[in-house]
Amino acid sequence: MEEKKEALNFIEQIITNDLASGKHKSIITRFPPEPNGYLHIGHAKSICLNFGLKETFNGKTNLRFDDTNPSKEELEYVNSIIEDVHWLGFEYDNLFYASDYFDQLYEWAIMLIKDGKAYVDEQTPQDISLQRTNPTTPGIESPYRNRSVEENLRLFEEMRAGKHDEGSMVLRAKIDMNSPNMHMRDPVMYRIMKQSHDRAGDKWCIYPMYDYAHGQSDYIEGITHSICTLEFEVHRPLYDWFLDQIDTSGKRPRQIEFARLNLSYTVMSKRKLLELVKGNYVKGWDDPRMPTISGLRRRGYTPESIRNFADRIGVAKRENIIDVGLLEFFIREDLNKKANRVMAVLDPIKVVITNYPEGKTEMLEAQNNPEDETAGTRNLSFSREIFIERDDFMEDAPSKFFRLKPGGEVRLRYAYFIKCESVVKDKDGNITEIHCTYDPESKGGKSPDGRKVKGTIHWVDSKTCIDAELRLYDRLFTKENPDDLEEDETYLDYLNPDSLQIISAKLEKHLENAEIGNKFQFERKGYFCVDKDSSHKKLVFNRIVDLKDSWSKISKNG
RNA sequence: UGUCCGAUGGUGUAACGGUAGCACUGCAGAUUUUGGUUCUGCCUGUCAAGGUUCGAAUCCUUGUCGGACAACCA
Repeated sequence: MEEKKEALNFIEQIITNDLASGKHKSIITRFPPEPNGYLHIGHAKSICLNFGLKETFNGKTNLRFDDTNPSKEELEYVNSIIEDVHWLGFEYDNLFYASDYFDQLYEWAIMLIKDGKAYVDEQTPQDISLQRTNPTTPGIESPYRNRSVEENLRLFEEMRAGKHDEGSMVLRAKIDMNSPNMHMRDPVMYRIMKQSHDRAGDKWCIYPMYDYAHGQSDYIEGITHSICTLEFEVHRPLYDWFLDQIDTSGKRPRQIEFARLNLSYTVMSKRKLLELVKGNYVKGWDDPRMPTISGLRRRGYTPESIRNFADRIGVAKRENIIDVGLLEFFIREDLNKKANRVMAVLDPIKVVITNYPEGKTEMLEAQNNPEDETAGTRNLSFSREIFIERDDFMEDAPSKFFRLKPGGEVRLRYAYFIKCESVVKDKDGNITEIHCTYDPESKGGKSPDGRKVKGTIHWVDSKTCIDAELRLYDRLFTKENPDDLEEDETYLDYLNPDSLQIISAKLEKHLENAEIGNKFQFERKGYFCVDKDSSHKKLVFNRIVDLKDSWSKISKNG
């Protein structure tokens, strides 16, 4: 049988070659977040990439926390990250922390000092920065650059022992102050931080910089392919330099950079997401408007939809902005198969069926999911007074309007044909009730005489329906690229003031037993998910995404 | 007048010297007890100029445009 050939992305091609050439017998990748915030959809791309490689090539993937800066990192973030990786459906082979390697890193630092390749600098951060100058100008060497090995050893030991104040000295690698690569201009390896560490406790008051810890951590774990984002490309020579000092065997993780995910109408940097949370622009990291994994989960996105999205957007090195509509496509695609249909009226108006017996209630059978036979059926109660959607009725309707209008007939989904006979208005001219007659022969929505109605609308029984809170979300930003700003602007200027609309809706009784996290399609209205704010007294739903709406286009274009 | 990276329809992504394909979007139509789904068709692309070659998105040269890099952040 001919196997369907999937196109490999450039990273998979590299790995395929490395396996074929015998460079590696198997591969190990890793996902290395810093626990200083919640994971977002951009991280999901990286997670799917790294763990996807493990699955494709039958390798291994570690989860490693790059926890080298205790002033920014918290256990809360560690836990959320672990939860998010699992929720996405991935199992890591090892759970590691960069802090596991602090002793080894310290030993290597001593070694570098002894080799005359690192020195203690006592200048201020400002001085150090100034001396690095800029990429087009050669740097200036620190006056402390050529201390004796003995003095460096003594001072570094004193740093470790807590004898010096924060900010008073650092350990620097002695590389090349004239390098066109700024990262090679004697980068800082260790700084003094008199902070206890979530895992290492009070053992250290000096902590390694990311650049000094990251490459070696990959090396220690035997990572074969270190996948990271583009901005680390210029760091690669530095990682290689450190490894060259500690290992001459030439065995190196191969770092491969790819372009991070950008989504339209979304900000993705952790700093900005943190600012949105701290500034109360949203209600926490898991606010359903946030592009965090926890936000998407609460919104009602499924792991499958996110993984399909990640697969589809591909991996390359060029900068990209993905249309957020693509993410919406994948959740619709997934939920179309999985979500049971129910009826909910978001903006109700009462319909009285004048020829239907008062006091009578009957039960009508409805399909739970036309896309899935096994989803079964349920019963809907029907009586003389029902609610329909306000915008499913028009007094002066254009010809293309297939819904209820004076003298017109529509099908009530799974119920009857009804015909509008009259409307009742208040003194301001607002319609308060619509009076209709029904055709008893059309029970179930069938048309025994073969006559056609163009419109089918949803409804709920006024006698049995329940009230619920619906949270309707729109994009958080009004600008396609909130990072593309004029000088005097901030991305916060483009916050969408209407990103959340809260309404009260009427739902069919069936939903009273819905549980937190349950997802439904409200027919003709969109996909909704029961929010954790729900209680026994009141259900709260998040709108995950609306349905494609070709009527809105028609009505807009006249 | 630094170093590094990149450039394929509106948005992404394939094609590995041999017919520019796929997905999303958009448009048109069919089906439909959701103006949903499904199905069919269509529009739109190789940054530019030279060169190598029977043949270039692909290789070479030059240019243009975009991005990253100057934290005791990661």
